[in-house]
Amino acid sequence: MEDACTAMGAKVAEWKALSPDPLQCPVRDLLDRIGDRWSILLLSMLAAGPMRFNALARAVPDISKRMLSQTLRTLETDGLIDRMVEPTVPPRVTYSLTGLGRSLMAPMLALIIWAETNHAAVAAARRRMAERLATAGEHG
Amino acid sequence: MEDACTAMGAKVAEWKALSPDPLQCPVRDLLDRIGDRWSILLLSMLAAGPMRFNALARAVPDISKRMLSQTLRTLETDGLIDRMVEPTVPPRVTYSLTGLGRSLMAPMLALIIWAETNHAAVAAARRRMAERLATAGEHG
DNA sequence: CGGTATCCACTGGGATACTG
DNA sequence: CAGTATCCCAGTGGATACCG
Repeated sequence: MEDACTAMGAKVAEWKALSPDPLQCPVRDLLDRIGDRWSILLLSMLAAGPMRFNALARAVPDISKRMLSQTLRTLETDGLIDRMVEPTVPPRVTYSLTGLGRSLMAPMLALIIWAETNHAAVAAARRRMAERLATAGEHG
Repeated sequence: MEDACTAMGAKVAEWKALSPDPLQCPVRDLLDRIGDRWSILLLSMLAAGPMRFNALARAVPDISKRMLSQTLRTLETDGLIDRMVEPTVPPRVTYSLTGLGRSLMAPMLALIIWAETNHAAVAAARRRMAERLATAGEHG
């Protein structure tokens, strides 16, 4: 895992060498898109298979219809999900991952597994910091 | 790569089975932290090695001192970076990745490589969508 | 069912000025 | 150099009501 760190360092050096303007790198673009509150969650829900609008709403209970609709449209625009409409009454709209969207699952899963694995360590670090601040405050 | 998708589906199913409340899963917690505008960028800058405050500020020209300081403190609180102060005059403060922070580089690098690889495909999807909307508008 | 439209509150984050 | 304090604005996103 340590050499991923080295590789990352090399990547950053590469960016600096290549790009005169570090502001429009593809990574920032990606993060602006899927770094929001809902995108990753919705994509992961669709990993298991296609789902309809209200099924997604039920699976993610704290998303509003507004944000659900908006986030799905963004994901569709970016080519990560497909939106299939069956013009019945009532309408039936099904969302599913595209090939591009599926290809994102591998790196996303890596991140999720990291989060699950190191969740406790992060929580412990937060507790330590809280204690340190409390102690510093006592004799400050 | 397709089986990462299957694995993700399984993960989600696992969450649903385990957790009565999907709202406090570690993944959401992680995203709330590093899903912001600056965290991933700063972490990747530190991958190459320790850096001082103003060096980071120069490396990420569009971050304000306020956000730099604030983001660094959050990352420190979460145990992802170390903050070492040399009490000289003027002060010299050096930031570096912790072991936990370095362990995050692997999944982060995977995501960055995906972004670089599929950047063009996303841009193409956006263009297609823009065209579709324009065409629909013409005879709407 | 699958959305839009409108209104509004909260907060992320920039600008600026000041401090040790 | 390495921050903190204050102010303020723009955008994110929730609540609600309505529509095809």
